[in-house]
Amino acid sequence: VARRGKVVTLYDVAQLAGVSTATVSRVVHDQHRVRAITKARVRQAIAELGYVPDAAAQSLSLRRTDMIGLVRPEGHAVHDDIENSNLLFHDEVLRGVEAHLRDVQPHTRGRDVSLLITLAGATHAAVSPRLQALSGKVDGILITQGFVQSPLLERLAARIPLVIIGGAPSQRSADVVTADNRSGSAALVTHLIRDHGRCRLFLVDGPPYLTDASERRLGLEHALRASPSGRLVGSHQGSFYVRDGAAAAERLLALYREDLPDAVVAANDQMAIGVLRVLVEAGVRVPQDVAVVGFDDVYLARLCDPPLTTVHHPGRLLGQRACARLFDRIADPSLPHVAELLPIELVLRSSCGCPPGAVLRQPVYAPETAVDGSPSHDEVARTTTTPTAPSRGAVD
Amino acid sequence: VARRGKVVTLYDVAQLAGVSTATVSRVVHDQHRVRAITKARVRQAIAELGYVPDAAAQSLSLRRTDMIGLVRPEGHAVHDDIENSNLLFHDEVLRGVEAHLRDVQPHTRGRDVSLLITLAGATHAAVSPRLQALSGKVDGILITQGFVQSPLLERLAARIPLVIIGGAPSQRSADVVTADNRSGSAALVTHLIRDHGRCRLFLVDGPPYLTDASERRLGLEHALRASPSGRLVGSHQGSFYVRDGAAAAERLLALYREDLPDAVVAANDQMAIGVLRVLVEAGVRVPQDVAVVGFDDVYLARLCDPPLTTVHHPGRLLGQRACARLFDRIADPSLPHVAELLPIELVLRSSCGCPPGAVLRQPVYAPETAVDGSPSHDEVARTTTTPTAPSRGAVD
DNA sequence: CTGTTAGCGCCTTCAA
DNA sequence: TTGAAGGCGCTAACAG
Repeated sequence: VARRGKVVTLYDVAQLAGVSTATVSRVVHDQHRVRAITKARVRQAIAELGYVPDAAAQSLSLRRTDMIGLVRPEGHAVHDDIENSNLLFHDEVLRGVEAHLRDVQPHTRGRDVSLLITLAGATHAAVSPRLQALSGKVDGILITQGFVQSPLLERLAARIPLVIIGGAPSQRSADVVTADNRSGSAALVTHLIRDHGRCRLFLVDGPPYLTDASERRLGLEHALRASPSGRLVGSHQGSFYVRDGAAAAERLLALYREDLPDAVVAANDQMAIGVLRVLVEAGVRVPQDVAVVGFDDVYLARLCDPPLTTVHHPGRLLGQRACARLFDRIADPSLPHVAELLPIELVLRSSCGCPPGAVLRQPVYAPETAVDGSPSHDEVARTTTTPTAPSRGAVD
Repeated sequence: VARRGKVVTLYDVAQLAGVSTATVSRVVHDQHRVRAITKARVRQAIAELGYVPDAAAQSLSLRRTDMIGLVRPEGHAVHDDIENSNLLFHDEVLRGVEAHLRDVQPHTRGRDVSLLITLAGATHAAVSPRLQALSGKVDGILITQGFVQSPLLERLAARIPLVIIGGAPSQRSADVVTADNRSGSAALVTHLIRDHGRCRLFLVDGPPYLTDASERRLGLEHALRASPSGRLVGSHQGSFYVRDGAAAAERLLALYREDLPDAVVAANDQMAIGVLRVLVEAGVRVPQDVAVVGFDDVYLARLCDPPLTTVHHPGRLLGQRACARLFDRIADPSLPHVAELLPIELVLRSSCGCPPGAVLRQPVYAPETAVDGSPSHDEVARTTTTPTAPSRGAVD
């Protein structure tokens, strides 16, 4: 990476137009205290020279970069696993951030904010310096929970506006925007038990270090406590991949061959799909013999056979809201940290036992299905989000 | 967006360590002319203060930003059209760029390059200033052909390293990295005619302003010229959406009800899928009555019924190669502009008449299937790309 | 309305 | 091996 050559500066423009640099600067920023004739002359000079302001110099002077950073995981290039599990989620988040940026552009009078994407390294040793460096480049940071240690995030959040997407709602040292995984999971399990009488459940759990996974498990446990007829007959720990679901199903068949549980609850759709495949291959009928449900509502969920009942995880909306909150915090860093819980939606297709063909999308509003009993959960401010019109449309 | 507060600077570190700022700078950049003991003291001070260099100041001084810009289209939030047509393509390109960045990171000794994402506005009036501004922020720009006027790109390319992804290989005023759409299309059509005896073709064309679309049409025309038995019985102009394919199929049925063509060649998979749906609903058997082929190899293509024969459009690889070339050009801006044509792969599933179940992936190397006759095409340097190992794997 | 000027934080040549 | 000092391009008081 070599240095850029000499470029046109404010001085060049000022000289050509026969004014001072201050005046040029004023024209560039469309300030009013400039005579029309002067302005025209400067504009002319700018056009003639093809002048473009140097962003670095502007940032240095303004102490503001007009950039926000988005940290993405490095792709593993695992291509055999339904388009890479959570990569799709990050693409959705990115879309949401972009959507917010787009919606906000018209009101920023040319001060467009752009997005600086940084790849989080695979190892902790690699990610820490990279995030440090990032904090020197941007006005604020958006980061998805799960691949960066929490203490590091706290340190960062102390020095720069930072919003965590999808973390634990109990996180108090930074802003959090997350989906209400717990309520969604509870609602789904309750649906299985109450509406379908599926009481003996098998859980395909997610990785313990991912808050989304543990929240979903907590939701299930809550629903179980609330419906005494329901109980967990077993579980399998996976890592959100299809193969984990397949492994879980194989273990399930080995252990309970003659006495299958009523339903398998997977912590995400990919694993549910793995379960589905193995079960179907083994001649088990879904949902007649055993129901299977997932979480996330990835695109493939609707194309499964049978179509997968799941919970919609609003990646795009998360991106939008997180971005909005980040701007708020940048505007006023003294704001108290809050957690924003986005409502979640049950997507009832037929793998749970609902009639095939009919798809029911049933919103789960956080306040209505609030899960109590967990201190860390009670502390958070449950924000019932009112998404902007375009965002809402984009998520449907 | 407010100003950042006072932060720790080089001076603070220098003062605490009892050295000059020059020395601190040397330590930060790990230069050798510093006594070990001094270095240690400075490091200590840096850690104590939590010093992070200000990227803007560095850029200003170094005249280099260590950022490259990627221009993405603003999402239309059209959600009813198979995950938004070409958005997926741009996600793939982004992945490719990220992959290259990741592969390159280990060799940059901490000078990581990051990615600045800019949304191209919908109107030309909006995009031009935004690209101008972008050029003041980054060391180089990556842009996908199709949503920005060519003259604007030429002007930009004259002032900053710029690589166009997916444009016309004949573009001479900037670097171009593009897939060999023409050869791919020719190979596919030739396959229909020679291997399946499908001679009477109906074309569902793409938008005229998109080079990809016109290249594909040219490939078809070339194949037709080379195989006298083949001919075009009609065509329909679409815009790459599923609904365009559906409309085309309806017109097809209306016009040729009793005398269907042998095959429908769609300029992309989305339109092919639209064709497929309408045809199947109308009771037309595919591929028995009429074959249908697409282009791009989107994820859904393999899930169609029948699975869609298509041509793999290597979005990820395009991103990787474009990024690699951009770095080359940044390193040496005096390089001559070249066009790099990436080979393309036929993906023979069953909608063309190939036996169901078997999927044949057949590489189409540019030099072997070179399409002549078009001056603009002959001029380009056909680069037979040798992708890096990880990239290749990522695309399979 | 317009010009002068002093930084913004860092890098680097030139001396010491 | 280290320090002093000028400059990167732009902005924003403060004068005029």
